[in-house]
Amino acid sequence: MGSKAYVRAQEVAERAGVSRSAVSRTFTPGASVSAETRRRVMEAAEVLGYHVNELARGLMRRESGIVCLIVSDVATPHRSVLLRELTLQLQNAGKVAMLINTDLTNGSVDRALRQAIRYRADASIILSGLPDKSIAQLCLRCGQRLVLINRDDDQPGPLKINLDDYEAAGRAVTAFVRAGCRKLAFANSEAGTPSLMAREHGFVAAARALGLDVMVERHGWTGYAAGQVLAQRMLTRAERPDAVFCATDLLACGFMDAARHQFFISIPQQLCVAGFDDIEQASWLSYDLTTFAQPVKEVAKTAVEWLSETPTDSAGSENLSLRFKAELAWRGSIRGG
Amino acid sequence: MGSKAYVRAQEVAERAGVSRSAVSRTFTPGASVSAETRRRVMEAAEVLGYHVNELARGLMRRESGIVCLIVSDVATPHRSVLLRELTLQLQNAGKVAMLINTDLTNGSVDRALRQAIRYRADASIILSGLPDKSIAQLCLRCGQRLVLINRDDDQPGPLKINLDDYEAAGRAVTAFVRAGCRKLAFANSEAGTPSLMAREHGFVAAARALGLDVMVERHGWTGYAAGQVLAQRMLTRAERPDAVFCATDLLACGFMDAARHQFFISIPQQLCVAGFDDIEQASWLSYDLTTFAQPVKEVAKTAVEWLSETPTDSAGSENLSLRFKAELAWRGSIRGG
DNA sequence: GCAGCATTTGCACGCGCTTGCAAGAGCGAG
DNA sequence: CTCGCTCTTGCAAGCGCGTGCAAATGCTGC
Repeated sequence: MGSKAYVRAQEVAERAGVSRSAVSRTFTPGASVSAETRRRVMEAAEVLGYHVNELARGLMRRESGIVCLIVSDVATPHRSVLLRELTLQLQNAGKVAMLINTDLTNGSVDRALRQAIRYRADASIILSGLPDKSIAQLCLRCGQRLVLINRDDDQPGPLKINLDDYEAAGRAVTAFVRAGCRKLAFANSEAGTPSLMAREHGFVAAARALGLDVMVERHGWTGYAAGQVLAQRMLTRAERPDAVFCATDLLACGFMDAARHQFFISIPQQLCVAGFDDIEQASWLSYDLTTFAQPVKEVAKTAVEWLSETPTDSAGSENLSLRFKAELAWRGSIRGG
Repeated sequence: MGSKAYVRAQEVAERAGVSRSAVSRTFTPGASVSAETRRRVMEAAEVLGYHVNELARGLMRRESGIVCLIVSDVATPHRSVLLRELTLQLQNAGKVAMLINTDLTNGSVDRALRQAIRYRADASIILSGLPDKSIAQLCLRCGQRLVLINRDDDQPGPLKINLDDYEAAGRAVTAFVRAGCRKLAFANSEAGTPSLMAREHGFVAAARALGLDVMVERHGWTGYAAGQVLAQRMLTRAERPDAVFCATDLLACGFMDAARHQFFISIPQQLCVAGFDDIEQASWLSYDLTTFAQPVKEVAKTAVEWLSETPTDSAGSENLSLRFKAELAWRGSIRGG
């Protein structure tokens, strides 16, 4: 029970009968070590249970291998899937994910970024909220890469990855109209994030282009409960909609459940529904929801690949903005197909 | 755009006209600094955008502030909730979460723990899988605290937090019998983790005690799809069950959907269902599932508090095992209430 | 004014590692 | 045998910070 704490490279070196540099080089890919030395070092390291101290290594290399994931509610279906893909991709790229939870209070994202700076993270990926310009600039100045996912913003420096929310919403209109719907509605939350608003605007614009009016209602956050409330509001109106596009699958689930169990409306016969995100529940038999699938894997892959590139230093002036296409997952909540 | 990278304590010291130690002490809680010095340091730090380098600090203090969360599938409802609570609690405790994804391959957890060692994490919390004894011992010897959640194991050293799965399953039997059910069934996955098996055994034992037999079926992983398959298997039998306890809410959702939409069985009139975990979907109108709620918040709180205690060094010999009670969330999937 | 004390400050060393540099080792060609 | 070359190796100088120790400072009581 030798409570010797962590074993250092020095000790490995002594046991292997080499210098400490040799040990260091053995664990540095691409360094110059003879096969024999490497073998002896590895053996000693194995016996002693040596593990490189990444804290010290990061100090010298000025590269910690840490990437911060800044996200508000991890327990949301779509967000947790994105989180999973990101951590997997990061691990494949030899990075390690540091998870920072933000709430909706002001400065929450800023605090997260300060944390990223303190731990000398190589990069930060922001999934929720927007950082203050000044703190974002500070990160960039320190050589940190920044990725904003689904947060439309125009400051240069960070990589911005977005969806064609606006255009996708237009496709929803087309699908509804083809199903014979005329009284369109859009159910949104009050969160007012760029993606949510783009979906709303795209939907309304596409409907207008066909001469159709849209009943728009906003309430609460983008969750199941808000969907129920929205259903109660919209389905008690005199002019009841025959198609509703929910800004989010979670909203759609709440909406559908309220429509069915409280208003005894059958879907899709009396009401067509579509959502956004293609969360797992959308494919469950109870919902069988037509929705737009975010290309989560590609988004994660793109983000990680970009920040794994050697920091060319050429960053800063370019305005990197990517836009992905949301694929329509056609299911039974819209008539005909 | 002075691309000066990160600003060091030295620079803050010069600007504030004090020594570097003064800067260091200003950012060390409980250190001896005069109010005036602190003020000048803080001001200079603010202007220059100074942030303590936690890598270097961790090197000296032999305490990185990092806690590793080792988990297999983050995108699962119950796991993502636990993850959220843990990260929140960790942040409140001034720690930071490092997220490591494991797959189901062998040695996956071991690799994660090696990563934890390399980053000199203060502790690791394991939510999925079990580490090899030797590597776990290595962690402990290095002064790392270990927490195992819902992974019954008997090696001393780690804190083990479990649920009264066995006993809870007994309560499910009681509930079913009270509802007039006689033909009980248990739907399980093939994963065979301790918690899942405890639920199965507890259910079977409690039923036997009442002279009732249980139809047990296992299939796939603990997901929605497996629940559907299990329903197809169990509901096509000659002797159809009138009550089924699913080892997991996800299984229950799949089971219920298959029962309703493929077999046109009405719940709870013809079939009573109960689940485990109390995921968000269990409370959705389409399911309204009676289930057992894991005290996630308390579990997270307990875990974080324990590992925040000063490492008394007395750890090691004690066998710390905690068992929490799963609260029955009564809903409409069982008759009467 | 000075001893006695508590508080604050600076110096210098070390945490565990990487890496440039120069010396050493091996070796084929002349 | 020696020169010149390549491949390894060890040395030592840091990376940015915390902290023990001793010197300096401020203050009280006589």
